[in-house]
Amino acid sequence: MADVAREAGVSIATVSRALRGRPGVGEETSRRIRAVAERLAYVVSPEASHLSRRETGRVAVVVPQLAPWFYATMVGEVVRLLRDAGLDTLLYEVDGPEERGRFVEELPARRKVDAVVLLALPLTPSQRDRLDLLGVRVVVAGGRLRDLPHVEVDDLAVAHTAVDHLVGLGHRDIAMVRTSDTDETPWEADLLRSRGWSERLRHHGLEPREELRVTVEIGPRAGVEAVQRLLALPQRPTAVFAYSDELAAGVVVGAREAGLRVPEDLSVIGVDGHPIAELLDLTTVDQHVAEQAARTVTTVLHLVGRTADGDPVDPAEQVGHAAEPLSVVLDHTLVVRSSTAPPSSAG
Amino acid sequence: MADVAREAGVSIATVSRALRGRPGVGEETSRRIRAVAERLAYVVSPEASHLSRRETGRVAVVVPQLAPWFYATMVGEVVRLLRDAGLDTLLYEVDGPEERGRFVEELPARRKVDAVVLLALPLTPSQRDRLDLLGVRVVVAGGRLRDLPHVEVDDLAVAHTAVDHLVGLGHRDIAMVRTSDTDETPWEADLLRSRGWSERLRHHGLEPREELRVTVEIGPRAGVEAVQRLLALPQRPTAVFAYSDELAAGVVVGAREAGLRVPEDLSVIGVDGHPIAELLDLTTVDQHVAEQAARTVTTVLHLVGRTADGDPVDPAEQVGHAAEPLSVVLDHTLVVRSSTAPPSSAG
DNA sequence: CTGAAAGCGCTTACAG
DNA sequence: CTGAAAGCGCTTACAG
Repeated sequence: MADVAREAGVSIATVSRALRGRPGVGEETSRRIRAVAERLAYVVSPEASHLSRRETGRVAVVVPQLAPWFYATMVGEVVRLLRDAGLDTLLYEVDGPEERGRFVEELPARRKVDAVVLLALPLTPSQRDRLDLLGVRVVVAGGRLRDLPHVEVDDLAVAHTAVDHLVGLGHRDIAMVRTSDTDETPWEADLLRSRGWSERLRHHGLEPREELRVTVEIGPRAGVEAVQRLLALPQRPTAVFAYSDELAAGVVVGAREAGLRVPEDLSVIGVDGHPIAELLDLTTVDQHVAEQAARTVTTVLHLVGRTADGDPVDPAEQVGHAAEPLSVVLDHTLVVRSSTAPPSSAG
Repeated sequence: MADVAREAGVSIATVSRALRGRPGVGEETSRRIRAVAERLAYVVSPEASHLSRRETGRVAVVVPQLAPWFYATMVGEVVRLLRDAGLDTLLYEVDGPEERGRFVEELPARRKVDAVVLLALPLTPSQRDRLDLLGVRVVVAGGRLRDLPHVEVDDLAVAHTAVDHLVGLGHRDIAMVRTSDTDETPWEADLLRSRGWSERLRHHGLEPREELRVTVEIGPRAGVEAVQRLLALPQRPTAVFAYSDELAAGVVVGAREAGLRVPEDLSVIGVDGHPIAELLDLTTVDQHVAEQAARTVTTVLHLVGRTADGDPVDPAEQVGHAAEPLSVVLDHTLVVRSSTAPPSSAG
């Protein structure tokens, strides 16, 4: 910056103002400064700028995993929208209970960001409390945590929608295939969808049979394994509600490997709106991931006082906004395709 | 830091040394300082530290998209390994030609990182040249760019492996299903696998028929569309080599929708080692993504002079290392499953 | 409209 | 082993 100032024949204070677009710099002076900066291919040092301004221009996004479709899609969207607002994204992947423990212990994001987004991150109660040490705004997406601002779908209602669809088709023996992390940390979405399954069956006067609720470890063949277990039961289900589309896909493949037809012999419904559901023509409950990402970013921008274009919000105005609810529960949509139909025995 | 210094009764210089573990601080003094820092829940400001040390402790990872399996898996691994080495990851998603143009124009990562990793990023020649303005080390993964250090598989050889497998089974009418970005930017992996297909067919004395090379736009049903086009041909192929496992999965689904059996009526082979290949029992060429990620991180650490544990490398030693080749071409592996078999007409 | 100066929170030769 | 001081590269009241 000193170089630019010298070349332009002004002080570094003026260069700083001109480059930041602050008022109080002559039209002509400003133009000259910009021209010099351009010619020298100069860009302001973010480190120094942040040190002075006491903000980082960064937000941390923390995910348990990145490869599963939900996370990859959410993160991709969030990163893009934050960038549009002029914010950089620091990504942390904390897989498994030990790494999560280490993360909240060390808090590597501390003092490095203006806000952090926790994406469907299972935390134990004691881990949740350490979050306060972050010293920055926290937004929870894909779940809720304490009283922190959150963006989510209502997983109980998601399960109700799926069960209603199957019951409406005439199914009475409806299984639930759920997944689980290996540890004991409560995985919110899974717990709620599972609870929604049993709740809603009872609501329809059906008793949820425990042997119809199978839990499998995540993996490419998880759904296949689940359906194998279900088909070994004396009283087989005629329909399956799977925690996710990936699991539902496995259930379909497993059913076909066992010689069953879908949907004639077994109806299958998943959750997500995953491309694999479109490929295999699976009925699903779409949870509108792109919109969840958009609302998450909106909340973040609100908390750090920026607009979607990256402009700072007028502090006076900001106070008014603060009254708005920061947490939001988004809608989901039933997408009926060819993997669900009335049970053949119901005709 | 001033607070800690006051509490511990020393200067901030000593606090800095103690906390960074630099030599020249008394055992006892150091212990006391650490205890105070702990009690005050103090952590060094990375901004200030970096400003002083002239390094950021960050690396940028740039991807065209995040949702596709290859990218999500690579990024997840890279982020984790960088974190183990004490480095943070700044993620940029630059989808489509305009965003890529904007990215190299604005270079948002400039002065924010110690190195940048370009992940299979298609760039035009003029865009490549602007990379020099980044002013930091660049590592290319999943492809190569100019003379920059790179980590990749040999996509020509990948195609050869796939074609050899099909020819070895007795196939002579072998189709290639490739994908494409919408713009004209050369997509290295696609071009090479496509070229490898025709090259290798000729090598086996077979003429690559252009109508057997179909290009589809990426999407969940891309493979389905491709196979529909192929089946409309007067002389149908007996085998398909698909650019990726996701595409191969679509081809299998499309073939079955058309009433064909896989592999009896159509053999299908993909590339990646994607979980969907395991789910559908597809033959594939595994490109060992986790290893590509590991080698990429190794290269980055080498360039920024760190060990995998995050320790700085002794500068003297580092010079010696610099002689090592920074670019590496990794092996791939043919994984034979049930989607490929001899053509039924070949019996 | 513009500049001199203090300050952001560290690190590291340089002296003791 | 420890401290005073300069410096990292900016930003922003405070004066003109």
